[in-house]
Amino acid sequence: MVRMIDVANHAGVSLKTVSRVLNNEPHVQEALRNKVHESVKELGYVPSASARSLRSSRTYTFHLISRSVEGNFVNTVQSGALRASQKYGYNLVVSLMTLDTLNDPTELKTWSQNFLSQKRPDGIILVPPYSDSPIFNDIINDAGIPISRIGPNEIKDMNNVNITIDDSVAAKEATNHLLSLGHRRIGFIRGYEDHGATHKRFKGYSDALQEAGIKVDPSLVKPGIFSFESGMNSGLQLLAMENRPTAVFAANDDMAAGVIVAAYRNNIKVPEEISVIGFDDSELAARIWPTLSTIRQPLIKYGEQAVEYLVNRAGNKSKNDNDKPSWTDLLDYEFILRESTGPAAK
Amino acid sequence: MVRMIDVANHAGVSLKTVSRVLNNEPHVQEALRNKVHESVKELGYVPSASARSLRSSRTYTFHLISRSVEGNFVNTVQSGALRASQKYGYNLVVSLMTLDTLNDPTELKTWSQNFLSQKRPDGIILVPPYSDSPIFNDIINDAGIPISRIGPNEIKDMNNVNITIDDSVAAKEATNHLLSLGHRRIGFIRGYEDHGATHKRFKGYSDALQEAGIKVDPSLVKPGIFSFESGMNSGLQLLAMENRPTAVFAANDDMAAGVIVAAYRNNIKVPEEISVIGFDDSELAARIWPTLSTIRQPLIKYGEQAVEYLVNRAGNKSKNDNDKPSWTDLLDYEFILRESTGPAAK
DNA sequence: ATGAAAGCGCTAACAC
DNA sequence: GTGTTAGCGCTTTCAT
Repeated sequence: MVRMIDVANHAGVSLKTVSRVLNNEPHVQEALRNKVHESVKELGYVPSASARSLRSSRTYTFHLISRSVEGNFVNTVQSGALRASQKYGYNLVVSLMTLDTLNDPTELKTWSQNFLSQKRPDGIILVPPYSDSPIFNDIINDAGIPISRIGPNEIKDMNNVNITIDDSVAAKEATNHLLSLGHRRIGFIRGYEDHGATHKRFKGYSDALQEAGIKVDPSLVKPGIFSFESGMNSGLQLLAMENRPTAVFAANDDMAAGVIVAAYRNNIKVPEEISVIGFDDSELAARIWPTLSTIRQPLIKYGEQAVEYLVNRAGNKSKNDNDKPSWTDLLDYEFILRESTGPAAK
Repeated sequence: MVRMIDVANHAGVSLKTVSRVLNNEPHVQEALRNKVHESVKELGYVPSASARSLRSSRTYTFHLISRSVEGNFVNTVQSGALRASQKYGYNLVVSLMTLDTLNDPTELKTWSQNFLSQKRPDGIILVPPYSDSPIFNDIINDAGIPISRIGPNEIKDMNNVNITIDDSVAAKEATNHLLSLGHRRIGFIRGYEDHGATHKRFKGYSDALQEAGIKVDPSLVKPGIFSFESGMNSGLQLLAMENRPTAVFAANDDMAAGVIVAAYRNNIKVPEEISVIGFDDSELAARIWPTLSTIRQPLIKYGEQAVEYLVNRAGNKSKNDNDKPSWTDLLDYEFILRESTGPAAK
């Protein structure tokens, strides 16, 4: 095990000089800098993460908090965050929290305090619905730990970013696409009610219909929980209606895939007899038949931006930053036209 | 910040007694034990991970090394590993390594040494093709770090587990299923050539055919890289053949989904005109139409078992363990019959 | 069965 | 611009 002091001796300088060089601090002569770098290479020195952490109380670790790591959304966000973290020399740890914990303020507080004081993350990334909870955000904020929140809900009066696309505008564009194909009876399948995205996407759907002079028909709006099964169930209900819709907009791709399977099971052709559109552009979207028209969220970029922000904040740990208000980092979505949408049946 | 010494003072015992209690060491009276636990709770004490690490040179962190975190296989394994790690109080970090690094021995050595001395993981989880590299395994082994290898290739003369199903037997069962439906011309789509799984699955396919008295027809065996696109391409080739197969066995589900889309694009009905079977039982399998017959690998369990092994090894860090040979932890697979396979067309 | 003292490898604070 | 000193919070070693 090569220690920093070994490098110092080898290079003929003091411990502190080595430390300065390795942490890119100013006030070191170029000549010494080079000498230190050479010694580091020659001895194969690698700094000890734990010693550095103990002393500087920085862990070089970001935590992404989520209910699970499965599913396209978290998976892809994690992928982006991981690459970015690695690039800046940080670890990324996923920490699982149950929804029960999130929804019970007392338990949430206990959990958070244990979590924060044990792990001491240099930053936290929150995905829905964790990013939607003001209480949870408050707790982390009070501990002075920077947060990147991913999802459409801005939480004001706090010092953190909010990384998202404009879900309403995107959902409106998707609905307008169906309207332009002549659809008038358009079903909608909602997601989790505690996800801000559900409400924003529904708003986009409603707005588009209203602007087209169409009243939102509540019987065409079905519940869902962003899962394939929930989409299939609501799809089966919509397809069984006397006067069934000619198009369905599901609040995410998994549910849209469920609607397509529901159509197959009823021998209803997609898109000839019913158009289906999703949201996310998940892996699934291009792998099913017919391939799914959808809205692409830049999930990888969500993860990357989240990390970039935390790296910047972790760099200058000045408490004064807390005066800054929160702001939204609004990214571009993309409408993806594939083969699941077509002209309305006569 | 509550320190261990604060707990000691509050409980009226020495620092070391608190340490003993918290680490479940013997030789402490029951009365003192309780007193310490009370003080811990009362003060809300949480041990500092970095201080503990620095002194004990254990990081309470496992690293899963992979090319990416996207894709059903790693994602699901990670999910199992994550839950298990959290249960035992360990962090799970995913560390990305490029395939170029894996395949260049010099670079691999440098990367590994930096990685190992900086992160000092308490254990490492390897997925294919990293688990298939004897060189890489050697390097980690020399550093005295326990490894859980996931995948079908046993690497002998080393002290580590090899967690897998019997890919050959499973692939044979899948092929026998097609044979029992009357199929005689059965296509096969391979995966990455540096994954042991590709060869084992092909072996199962060959064995089944041979036992049924059918010669393996090389023109029915196509390459693939486990991706949807590669499956679709090879599927298109198989379907365009003069005397096309009546069934296709793809070495994983993503490629099988590609074959199904290839069939749709050629107006060939699945399973009426061609049967398709996959491998993995990935998320996709039950979400496409027709739903995919496949072999289920217990991916969650792979992750859990990998962690269990590491936790046990990390517990008793006796170097003498290195005498133990490696062994295989053979888990059960499951044949999943769905709707993509049917009787051979006449 | 319990405690006192040493020190893991590094960075912060302060001298020079 | 460079070096010296102290000490982060814990576990290990050794004494009792």
